[in-house]
Amino acid sequence: MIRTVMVVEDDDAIRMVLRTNLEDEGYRVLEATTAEQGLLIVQDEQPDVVLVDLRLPGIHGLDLVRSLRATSQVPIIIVTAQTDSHDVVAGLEAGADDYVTKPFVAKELMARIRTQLRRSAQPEEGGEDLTCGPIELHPDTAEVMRNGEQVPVSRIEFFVLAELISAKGRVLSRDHLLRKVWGYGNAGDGRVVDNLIYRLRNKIEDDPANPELLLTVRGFGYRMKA
Amino acid sequence: MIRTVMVVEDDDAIRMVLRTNLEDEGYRVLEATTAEQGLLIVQDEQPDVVLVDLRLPGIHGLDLVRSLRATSQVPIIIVTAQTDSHDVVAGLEAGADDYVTKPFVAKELMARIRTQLRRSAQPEEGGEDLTCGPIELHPDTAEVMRNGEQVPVSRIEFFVLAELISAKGRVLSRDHLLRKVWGYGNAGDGRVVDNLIYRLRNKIEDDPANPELLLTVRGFGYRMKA
DNA sequence: GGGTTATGTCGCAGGAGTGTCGCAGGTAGG
DNA sequence: CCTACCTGCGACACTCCTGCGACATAACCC
Repeated sequence: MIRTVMVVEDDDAIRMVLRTNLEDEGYRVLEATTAEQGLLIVQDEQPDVVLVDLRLPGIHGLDLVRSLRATSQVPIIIVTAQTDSHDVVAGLEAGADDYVTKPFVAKELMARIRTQLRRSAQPEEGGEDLTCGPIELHPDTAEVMRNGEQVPVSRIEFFVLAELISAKGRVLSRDHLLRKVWGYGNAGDGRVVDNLIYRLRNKIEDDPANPELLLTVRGFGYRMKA
Repeated sequence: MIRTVMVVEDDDAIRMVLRTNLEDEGYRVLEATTAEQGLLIVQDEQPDVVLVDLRLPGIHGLDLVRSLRATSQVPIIIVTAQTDSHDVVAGLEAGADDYVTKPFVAKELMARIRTQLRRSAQPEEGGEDLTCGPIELHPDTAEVMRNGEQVPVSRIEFFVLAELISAKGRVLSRDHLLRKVWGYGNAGDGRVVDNLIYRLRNKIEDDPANPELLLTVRGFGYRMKA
């Protein structure tokens, strides 16, 4: 499952570094340079984590943290200069979940993002029922069952299947799947999705040549049987 | 059940003594040398008790107590020098639950920790059953039994096994295990987990090359047989 | 029907993920 | 001081994944 990280940072250089690192880790990245813009995008896109620079032009990052926390449970990580360490406490009290100080070590920041994602991931997937006909997905064990028997699927296959099933029969475009599963970086690639669908069909369909579960919608993409 | 104690103390010698004593008592120990670090780790790891030295570099221990109390119900025990006894009052008013004065007697501190633990003993998982097939874990004695016979495992091996078994068959990523067992600092390390799993298998599996209890989930991590 | 585009099919090669094992520094205990 | 064990590390082997390209086939449009 592809996670989205929002970066609210006015310094172009730092934002660039962040984007590069995040994309390398497989995240989808959204950017904003002001608090107002950030707030809008967060409401729009509902990212999985928000990085906030405290020293922003106009509205201060602290206020952004408060505004975000007022309307959303999204994990917030503060990115700030070493100097204003007492702002950190204020930030955490305003509702932030973690912080890193500039200059930060990318690895550390990535680790913290993972932590926040893990924490917020728990309650979500708990109740979701990933079932479609004879196919059953178990997120806990990362296993796929077909008529009760386990079907070995790879990591990516599992995520694609999960994405399709949780779409409950709606069509998902190749582009959508690429972004959600592969991440932004791999856009523009050719027939990767088709290939993966082919392989998935061989694993979950009775007659892969005449699919009854994983259907093609010509010109649009793929969908699961309703 | 393994309990976790967080130690926020900048003096290396004292911290070492505390760690030794606590580990002898069977606790898992987390360490921090500054208030900031301590705050983060507490949020991350949700220990069962926090020991706080009042005299910390940078942010004062009192502020740490306040910050902790603002966001968590974790029992806090203040560790402080005899001299500044009036700080103790301030500490208790800030939300601490108990205190000991340096130089302290280890046995006394341990007793107080037990008291706090008993008090906060949630209806959580009182008598958690750490069993998986022929494997049986005894947290009290840190012993692992296999078909009734004792299997010698190291400290870390024991914790990994406990973590896996209490996950009840769910997949745990290498990252998760690194954080839960090795602690905060060791993120990003290489193949430590794989190695440990390999060693564990040699101890608990009939045929380590074809594991039936400690299973690999390629692309995700490891899990115990359900 | 013929041309065109979209999708299915399949083998291949590079690479990622994991198992295995020996080594060496560290640590605890005698 | 010595010994045994623990533990992180790196090297190598092996499996499986996965993106790619090439061709076949099916759907669509005129």
